[in-house]
Parts: sequence; C-alpha cells; structure tokens
Amino acid sequence: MSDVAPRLSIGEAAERTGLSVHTLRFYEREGLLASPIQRDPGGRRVYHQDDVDWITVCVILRASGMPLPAIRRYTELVRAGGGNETERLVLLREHRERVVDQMDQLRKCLDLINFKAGMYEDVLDQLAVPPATSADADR
Amino acid sequence: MSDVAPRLSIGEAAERTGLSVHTLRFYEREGLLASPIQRDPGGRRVYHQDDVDWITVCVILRASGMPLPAIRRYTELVRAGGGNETERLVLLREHRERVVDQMDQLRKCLDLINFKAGMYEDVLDQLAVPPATSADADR
DNA sequence: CTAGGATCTAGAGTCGGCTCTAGGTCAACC
DNA sequence: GGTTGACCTAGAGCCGACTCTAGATCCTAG
Repeated sequence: MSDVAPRLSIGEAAERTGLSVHTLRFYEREGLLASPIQRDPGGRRVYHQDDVDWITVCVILRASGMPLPAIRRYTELVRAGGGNETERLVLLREHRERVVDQMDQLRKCLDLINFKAGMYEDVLDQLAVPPATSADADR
Repeated sequence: MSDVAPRLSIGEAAERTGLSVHTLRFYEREGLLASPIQRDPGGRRVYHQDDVDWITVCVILRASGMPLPAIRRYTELVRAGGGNETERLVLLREHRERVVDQMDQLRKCLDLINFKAGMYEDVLDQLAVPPATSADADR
C-alpha cells in the first residue's frame, strides 16, 4: 500500500484529465465540479481521485457535445444528493437522444466519405493500370 | 415533365438545405460553394439543383465537425477539376479518421449514460416497489 | 402607383468555450 | 537569500461559426 488517496496538484490533475490547468480552473468557476476542491495551507488546489473521476465524466459529456450549462445542471443535481434521480434521468435521457442523433449524422457522413473516396480511388486506379490497357483491348 | 432544372431563390434554397439565408450568403463569401451562384437580371441569386446538392454535402461535412477551412480546401480541389484526386482522397481520409474518433467518443458517452441511467432507474425502482417490502422480510 | 415582402451588400454583433495575461504568492533548491 | 517554477485571482482576449442590422433595391399584387 502506497498511493492511497493521492493528493494531486492542479498540474497533475490536468495531466490525468487531459484538460489544461486553465480549463480546470475555468470549469470550477463555471460550477462544473461536484464537490468544492480542497486547498492546501498555501491556498493551492488539492485534487483527489473523486475529483479526477468527476472531471473525467465532465470531459466525456463535453466530448459528446453536452453544453456547459447542461453539465452544470446535472452537477447541481448530483451535488444536491439523493432524491432527484428522476430529474437526473431526464437530463441524461435528453442527452442520450442528442448523442444518438449525432451518431446518425456521423454515419451519414461516413457513408458520404466512403462513397466519394471510392470514386477517387477508382479514378486513380484507372490512371495507374493503363500502361498496357489500350493494347490489351486489341488482342 | 415540369420542374426540370428548377431555378430557386435563396429562400427556397434555404428551405431545402436547412440553412438560413444568412448562412447561405455567409458560406458563399467563405468560398464553400463549388461553382459561382448565378444571378438573375435584378442581381438576385439563382440556385440550381447542383448548388443545392453541393451545399447538402457541405452541411453533412459540417455536421460531422469538419471546420470551414477544410471544407473550403476540399471545395477548391473540386472547383479545380480533375487531376487532384489524390489530394481530395487525403482530405477525406483525414476527416474520416476524425469522424471515427468522434463515433468512438460518442459510444463511450453512451455507455456512461446507460450506466448512470441504469443506476438511477434502480434507485427509482427501489422506491416504487416497497409498499410491501419490509413487511415481506418478516415472514 | 404604392405598399409589402424578399432580396441585396457591407459590416457589426453574439455566443460558447476556452485561453491567456498581469501581477502577485509560495516552496524548494543551490 | 536569491532564483526558479508551479500556483493564485481577476479579468481580458480570441476563435469559429454563425446571426443580425441598416439602408438600398426590386418584384408583385391591389
């Protein structure tokens, strides 16, 4: 047993969450953090695993396009403790719909790309083969 | 045979592409349109099916997160005509990677949502059943 | 002939989400 | 005890992608 309950500086928290220290402070100001970040005697932030875990959730939600205000609302519900599961569920389900829609759009885009890329590949193949092609046609 | 080669006003083009007239003009200024939009004698834009089709491609690419400058570059290649298929392919493949990455992130987010939503549903089920639960435990 | 609505241009404004700056504190090492 | 580097706050700045405004023009219907 060694690194139980690690106390992380903001720089270390930034490393593990993939955010910049600027963004970590910004998210805190924006009220996205579930629990207030501890401070050391010098006034510096001290992050615990729980904080990192929650921030990671935020990062995933953001990456899926959830706007900061929505994440904030969700955070507030979590902060408020049990008893509001229905509202949390509503929020999550709403976002799930948006995520599903996005996947659909991405699939459409992928189809488009594959279609167009296929066309270009064909054109390039045509150009690559011909050293013999026209002669072959005569035989 | 009636509506062959329809000539659309910007308002009609907006309807069919789902963009606003403002955005249509903006995209044009930004150089996203493959061919210059025709004008009627009064100086108004006239859109043809080809234009709408190309704009639709742009919309799909945008919806998948391709930045305007990338769409512009692609448009320029298309505008330049054949002979640059390799470059187009490179652009499309780069974007395909980003799209695939995004789908991955969305999947991760969906997992998270399903996991959390599942927890909340369980909590709510617990609350919904119990009218008899504690008494049952005594038998 | 005029009133209304769609269109035009150039340019300003908005919004979300960071990102950075200035000016200061603090801890640690040489 | 001086220097370096991570950290602090408050607030300004930036970027992408629209979105809107003002003031003019043009077409159509009444």
